[in-house]
Amino acid sequence: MPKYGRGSCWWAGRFRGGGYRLTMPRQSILEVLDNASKHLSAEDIYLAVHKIYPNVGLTTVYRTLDLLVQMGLVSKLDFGDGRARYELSESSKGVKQHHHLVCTGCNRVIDYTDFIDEEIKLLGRIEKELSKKFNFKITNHLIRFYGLCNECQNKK
Amino acid sequence: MPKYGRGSCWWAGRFRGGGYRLTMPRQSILEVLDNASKHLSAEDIYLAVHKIYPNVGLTTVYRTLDLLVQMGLVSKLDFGDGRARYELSESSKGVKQHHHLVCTGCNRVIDYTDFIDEEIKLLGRIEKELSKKFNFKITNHLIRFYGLCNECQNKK
DNA sequence: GTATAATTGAAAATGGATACCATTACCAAT
DNA sequence: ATTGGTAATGGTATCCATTTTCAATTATAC
Repeated sequence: MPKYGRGSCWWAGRFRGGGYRLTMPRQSILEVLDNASKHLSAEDIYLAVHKIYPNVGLTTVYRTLDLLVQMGLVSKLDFGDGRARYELSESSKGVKQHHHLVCTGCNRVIDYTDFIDEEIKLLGRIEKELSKKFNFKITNHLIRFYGLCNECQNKK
Repeated sequence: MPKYGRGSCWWAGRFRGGGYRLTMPRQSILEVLDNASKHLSAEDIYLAVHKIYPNVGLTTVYRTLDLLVQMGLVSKLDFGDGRARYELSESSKGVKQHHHLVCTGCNRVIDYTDFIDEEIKLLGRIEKELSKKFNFKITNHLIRFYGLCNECQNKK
């Protein structure tokens, strides 16, 4: 009997195809991410997984997240508060892309999807030109706004 | 005789006006930033300052940088390699804005000014709308591209 | 000068992330 | 089924940029 059961989830194929094993820790980390409504830190994920599978270690969470990022299934986000956050990448979920609005007061993050099409269009155009000019193979871009949220404007 | 000489630099007024003292450590940190041709880490700055004023501590460098960022004289940049970089903010230098192209292979950063006007225009428009929609007081934005530089594409 | 508050710096603490390494799970070929 | 090789795991120790602490020093107002 295999110790690690195999779910039949949409990501299973990505693992097989990449030559990676879909183990229980990986499976459960993906499930946590799939059910998350917000961006989770590595520790958030560790705690959530740990509740169900207490023998999954923090190291494995970090390693798995790195792997998932490398596979393109997960996006690693750094909002500048000293700990990275992770979310299923949009292409994975088949969801409309979004960008972020970050409150520098309380670190709250708001996802927005407005103007995304315009943003993507401009970015795509710039990307093409910059690639040529600097001989850079661009893989990723970032648009983000920083400021104070409703609550933090009225504090102090 | 004051131990800390006072330069008559453009930033002196900003200090006085803000109720801050313009001390020698602060003065020298600003000079290092002013002469820098690239983004410097806190340690870079510490070493540069330390060469001239060996009794300036790393703690003070960090504290001063925080202050300068808060005053708007300096921009803090996080390229994801685990240490922050600092540069005089464009408005301080009266220079054309630029954005960054970051190599995920070697962490090299290329500044580009192409398309900046278009970027700024779009960002300004979006900014206005998002401010209204989320009641967010936006203070800052970020556009950045990640990828592999010329050298890193050919490695491996 | 003196008082007062700001500023400093050395050392210690913090905390997210990583390296190390012995152990375990998986898979393919016998 | 057994085996041998490789991938994956998890606990601990460690790294390292950044903060905190706190006593000593310095700048400014009086």
